[in-house]
Amino acid sequence: MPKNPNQSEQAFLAAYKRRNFDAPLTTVDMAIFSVIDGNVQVLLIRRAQHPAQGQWALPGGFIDLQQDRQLADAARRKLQEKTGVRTAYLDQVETFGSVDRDPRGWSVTILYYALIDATGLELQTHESATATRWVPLHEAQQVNLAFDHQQLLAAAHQRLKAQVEYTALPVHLMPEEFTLSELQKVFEVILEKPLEKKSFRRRIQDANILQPTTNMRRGGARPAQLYSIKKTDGEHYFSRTLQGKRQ
Amino acid sequence: MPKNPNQSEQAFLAAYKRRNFDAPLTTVDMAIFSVIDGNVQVLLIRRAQHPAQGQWALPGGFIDLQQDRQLADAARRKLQEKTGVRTAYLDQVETFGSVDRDPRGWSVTILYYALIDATGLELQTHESATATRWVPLHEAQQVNLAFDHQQLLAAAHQRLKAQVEYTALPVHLMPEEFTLSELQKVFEVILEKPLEKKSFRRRIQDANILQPTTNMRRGGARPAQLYSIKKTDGEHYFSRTLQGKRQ
DNA sequence: CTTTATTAGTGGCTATGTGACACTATCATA
DNA sequence: TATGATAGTGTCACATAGCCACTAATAAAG
Repeated sequence: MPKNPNQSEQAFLAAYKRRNFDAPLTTVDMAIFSVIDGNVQVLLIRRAQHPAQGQWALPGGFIDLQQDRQLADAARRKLQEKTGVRTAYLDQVETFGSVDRDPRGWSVTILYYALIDATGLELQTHESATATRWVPLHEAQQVNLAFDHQQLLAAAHQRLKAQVEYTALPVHLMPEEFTLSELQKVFEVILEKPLEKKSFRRRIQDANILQPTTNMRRGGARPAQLYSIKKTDGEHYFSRTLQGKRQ
Repeated sequence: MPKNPNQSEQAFLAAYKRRNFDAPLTTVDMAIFSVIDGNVQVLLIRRAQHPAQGQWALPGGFIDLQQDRQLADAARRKLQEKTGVRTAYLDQVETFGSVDRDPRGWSVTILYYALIDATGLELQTHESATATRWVPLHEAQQVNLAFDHQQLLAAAHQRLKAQVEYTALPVHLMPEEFTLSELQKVFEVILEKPLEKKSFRRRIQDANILQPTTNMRRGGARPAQLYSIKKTDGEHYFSRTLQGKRQ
């Protein structure tokens, strides 16, 4: 790296050639979660191209240096290509990078996770995949995923569980209107433990993040109050975690 | 699955030329924290080279594709170049990437933070910096740092505070042996609020992460029991956060 | 029309752990 | 020996989660 100490910044930038330097491959991968039929499900794609052609993987790909203005744009673009969903809860999980995680050489991937309501959603199969489908999380954990995606999936799941312990995050997995019992079931599925009804309801009521709608869920036994998310979407943090029912 | 997946993948990889694709610049930046003289301090360097020559910045730089086998190696290397410290608590904070955070073009930086005990530490000034020094966090937040480093520093500080709410992380800022009162002061400095003595001591005792040494801290009033970190360094998570003293 | 099963939602007690604060313990120093 | 300072503890008040029985509202069965 020849350096001229008296060079101006402008001159330096004019002479700077990005391709003179070897940079790691940089991608963005997504763990897109949903709760369908009472199970946490994750969106997997079947890779159309090398490397790892034909293997199941988390959706992802290169940053588009022209189109994407920032990292989250790339993540949202991937999400939209697969699901058509434009608004969703999106959070960065962790960045993985090593010399051997991709056969093409040193690579870095920034892992995001998204929570979406998948009711009535039609999956799109983009050019980079020969198939796109929801896979129950426990099944996905058995699959031989491409690259280190099994490790990425584990990290995303762990982050999801940890956040659900002390936030009301799962509201983002719910449809427009939902009952407290439905919400509780989603919490329980993610946390993999039963919650005490009264404790759960107290916690959600106190968080003050939901507002009752004028509608009721009918069809079962007693009708249930329907709620929607308040627009003042200040993510709520609880100062205590729920222990869950004692056995 | 294709008929000869290995063969065709081999051919694909043989023909793959990394430099045919434009990739973002990828760097690793460090927020290295320490508590000195009762203040949280962060290590800043003065940039020797363009861009942002002469400006203060967080230490960091490119991944060395030959030397570093994974991301954390790059972070540890930066830490060691500046401080000589090889072992420290190291955690990934967040990854920032955008088209305009670096004048050289689309760039991504993976931000780590480190907690070290700086007592008796001699800072090293590496070639990439004309100066290296500890700056109290509140002063550093006033400085016009290079690139988006002010934003990175804020993210690292926020993460530090959040983690200290529900873990015993600050033990990594302590020297080999320390008293509970000393530890409490460090917690209070990071959390920017006073803690109740009994609650704090109960919490630390219950966490069972410290062991008393055979030594006492003498010199002041009543001698204080010295503790060291237990080797079974299972990071401890508290199920409740401390509210701090009521006013 | 009444009874039963089922799910929604609440009242109120118990258990647990934090906040408060006074109290004791052990040192240096005057 | 008294005093001030910091280390460390005993214990009660208080907040909140867990527990569990109770009421409420509906559909389906008899």
